[in-house]
Amino acid sequence: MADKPPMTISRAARAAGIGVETIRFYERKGIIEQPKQVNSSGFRAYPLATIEKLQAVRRAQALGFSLREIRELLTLRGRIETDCAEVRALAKTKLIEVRDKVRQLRRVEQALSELTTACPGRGQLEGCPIIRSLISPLSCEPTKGTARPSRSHHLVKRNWSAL
Amino acid sequence: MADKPPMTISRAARAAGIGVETIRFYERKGIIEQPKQVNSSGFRAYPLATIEKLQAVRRAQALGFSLREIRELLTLRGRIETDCAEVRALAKTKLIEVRDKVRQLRRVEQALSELTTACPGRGQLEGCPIIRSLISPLSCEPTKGTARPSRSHHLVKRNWSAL
DNA sequence: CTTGACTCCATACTATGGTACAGCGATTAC
DNA sequence: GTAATCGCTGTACCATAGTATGGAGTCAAG
Repeated sequence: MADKPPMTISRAARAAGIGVETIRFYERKGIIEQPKQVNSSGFRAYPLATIEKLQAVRRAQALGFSLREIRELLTLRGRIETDCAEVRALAKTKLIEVRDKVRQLRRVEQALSELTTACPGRGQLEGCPIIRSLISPLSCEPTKGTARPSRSHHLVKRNWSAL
Repeated sequence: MADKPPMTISRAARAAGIGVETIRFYERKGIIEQPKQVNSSGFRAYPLATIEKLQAVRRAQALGFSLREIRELLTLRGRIETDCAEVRALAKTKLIEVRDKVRQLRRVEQALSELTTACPGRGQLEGCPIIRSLISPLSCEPTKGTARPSRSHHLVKRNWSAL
């Protein structure tokens, strides 16, 4: 029997269906741990557990989790004393986020749908309801008081209030 | 009558409800044009049309348009010979994108909903369906053939196939 | 024994949508 | 009159999720 070839980073990448650089990126981010050197000269061997983790990353991404959240999820999975409740709490928070996003997008969909329906689809821009909605959606009050320079910084991605 | 104060960049920002730095950012990106100097020493005066454009940017963002698309939209609006159809086409494309996103998110919502329902919410992780779904969603085939390093590069944001 | 493929490491670059700050000049408020 | 604020320019930085590249060393096949 031939001893199986070493699980190098490129083999691991292939197995997980991602790129080599992505694995290194995940290592830098602490999402997976970097295997200890094995191959005399610093070549690393990736254990099966790590490849399963990489696959878990992709599946968690498909569920809408960010890398930061996935790191937390994988950390929880690694502790013996973790209670199911902690994981469920993360999933539930994500579920609420996803539902919020769906609601926002449905409002956007509704607005776009109305605009494209109302637009005649030919002729000059003067009367185009789409362009008009950009200039003044309903009324154009000066947003009384001081301006809000929106110091949310990535907490709230976008101001949907204009809808 | 006091002559009205000059529409400086900070006044323009206040009027549009955004930050000064954001205006400069939009100028760099070519979304609004930088007004010519007026005030003897290089101070710019922002015409009303530019402030309306800034407000249009916010409303277009609320409709899901990216800055790149907004630039295109505003360019279209600026040409006399633009036909309504061009604008409508952009809006329709965006509508389709939004509907796709809603569909994807609804699948995610469904999956997360099932998982959080199935999860007992207490106890060890061994049987937690959420964790189990990350390890192996249904089956764990090796994705036959060569790996796809996914050279989509921001065309397709995420691999939802794992759902 | 050379060449090509692979590894490791660090750094830089992509895109998106801003935010912040340094340095300099001008302006304005007290 | 002097300080605080504002404007202008350029550059750097934030988060997110990677991708690319260069240099040095290694491994395996011909």
